[in-house]
Amino acid sequence: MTELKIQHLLTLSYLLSKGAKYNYVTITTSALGKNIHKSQQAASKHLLELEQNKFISRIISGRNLSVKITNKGYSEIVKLSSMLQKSLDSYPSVVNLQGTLVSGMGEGAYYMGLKGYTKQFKSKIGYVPFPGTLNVRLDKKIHQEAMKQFETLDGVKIKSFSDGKRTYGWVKCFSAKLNNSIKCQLIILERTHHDESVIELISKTCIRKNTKLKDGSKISIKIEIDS
Amino acid sequence: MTELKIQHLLTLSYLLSKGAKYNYVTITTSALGKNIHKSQQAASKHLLELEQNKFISRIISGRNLSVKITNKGYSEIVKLSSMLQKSLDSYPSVVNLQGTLVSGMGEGAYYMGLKGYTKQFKSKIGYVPFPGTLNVRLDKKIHQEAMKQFETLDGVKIKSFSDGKRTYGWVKCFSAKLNNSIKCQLIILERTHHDESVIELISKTCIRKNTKLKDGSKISIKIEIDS
DNA sequence: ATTACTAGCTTGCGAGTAG
DNA sequence: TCTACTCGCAAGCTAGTAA
Repeated sequence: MTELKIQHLLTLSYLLSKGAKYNYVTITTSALGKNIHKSQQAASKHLLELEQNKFISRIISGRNLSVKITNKGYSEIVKLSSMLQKSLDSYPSVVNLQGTLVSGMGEGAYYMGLKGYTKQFKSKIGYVPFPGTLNVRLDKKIHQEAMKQFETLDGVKIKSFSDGKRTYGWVKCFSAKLNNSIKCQLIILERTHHDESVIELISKTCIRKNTKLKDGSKISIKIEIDS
Repeated sequence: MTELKIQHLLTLSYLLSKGAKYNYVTITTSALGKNIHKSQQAASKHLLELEQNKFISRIISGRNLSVKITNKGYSEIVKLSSMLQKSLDSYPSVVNLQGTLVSGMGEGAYYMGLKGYTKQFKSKIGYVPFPGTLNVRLDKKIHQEAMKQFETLDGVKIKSFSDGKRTYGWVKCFSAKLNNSIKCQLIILERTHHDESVIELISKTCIRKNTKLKDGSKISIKIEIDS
């Protein structure tokens, strides 16, 4: 049994939309050609091949060419379409990162403890994070590159604020899971302090204390993407 | 802007299902080749071309090849998939027939008036049909051929019955509209009396009386297909 | 083991054109 | 007009193979 050639898909789809599931629809090959962005000759050949493989049946009377999709042809469209639909409906919406636990410079603790932030954290992510951030260095290029997409993803936005002396930039939060178990947030800062291969995580409690993780430990992080 | 080549669709779909919307997924070209039923070399070329046209981005480190779908690439899949989905969701489910009104041999009146049928008509199509059938000859081959599909379509089934002397075959009914206005039923008989180019219609009242249709009148019939 | 080059075959396509 | 043929070029693919 010959498979449906992928380049015939558009032709079948066009015929279907013209009602060729239940009727012999009368068409011209040049109209079909225009629709599938091919020449009249190519369209003619498509129909001949489709007929040969029993995906359509053709009736010619005089100048008129009429075409109807067979059950076999229809089920091929359905098959392909649902395969595509399935991969669109259920592709993994998770960013997987791997890296190594490293030391920050303690500034995370300072910033995360500011009232202007903590108030928002409480209401927007549901808890006041432990004052301090967990820094993870992404060792592989694929993970560093994957981070770039967070620039355009939304996440939960913690607004910038000012204490009169200076302003503190916004923070974007993304729900994450560390080593498949510990709930935390990946945070993206408006003003980043270190190079792009290091990411920062916050969580309710002090992860370093509650686990045996220390500098140099290998870490995996999964970040859920909503949209 | 170069369009997505249709033959790259399966590749993109495969990458998507592997999570390449949000991650650089590490794959081998031979695994991809197997999946899309092409050679390793073809798979390699697909990826090169997809990268060239910015549908994916590639990262190579050592032997490992990692790939992520770009926003442009993703939107192309969505575009194609939804086009296909649309033509599947909303193609016309109507059989259009055209023909000429002809005379039957009066037998329709006899059969349609039998109690064994009328009782079922009343409950299954909601009315007792005028005793008599309207015969329409399908002049064009495309309409005659289109009729063949009713053999495998279900419709409303009027069961066969016996009056002790003989049995009367089943009748399948399909909701139809004559000349875009008159509600009627196309009936398919277990035992057909005339040649296949003539179809029979029944309706609540006598169509010939209520319209100016007579033998030779051109008729159009639309039959709704449910499934 | 990889990826991706080259060569060569096959398929797909468009131009021209017959019927 | 229409379909669909032939021809010739381009694209797509596989096999072989280098790195």
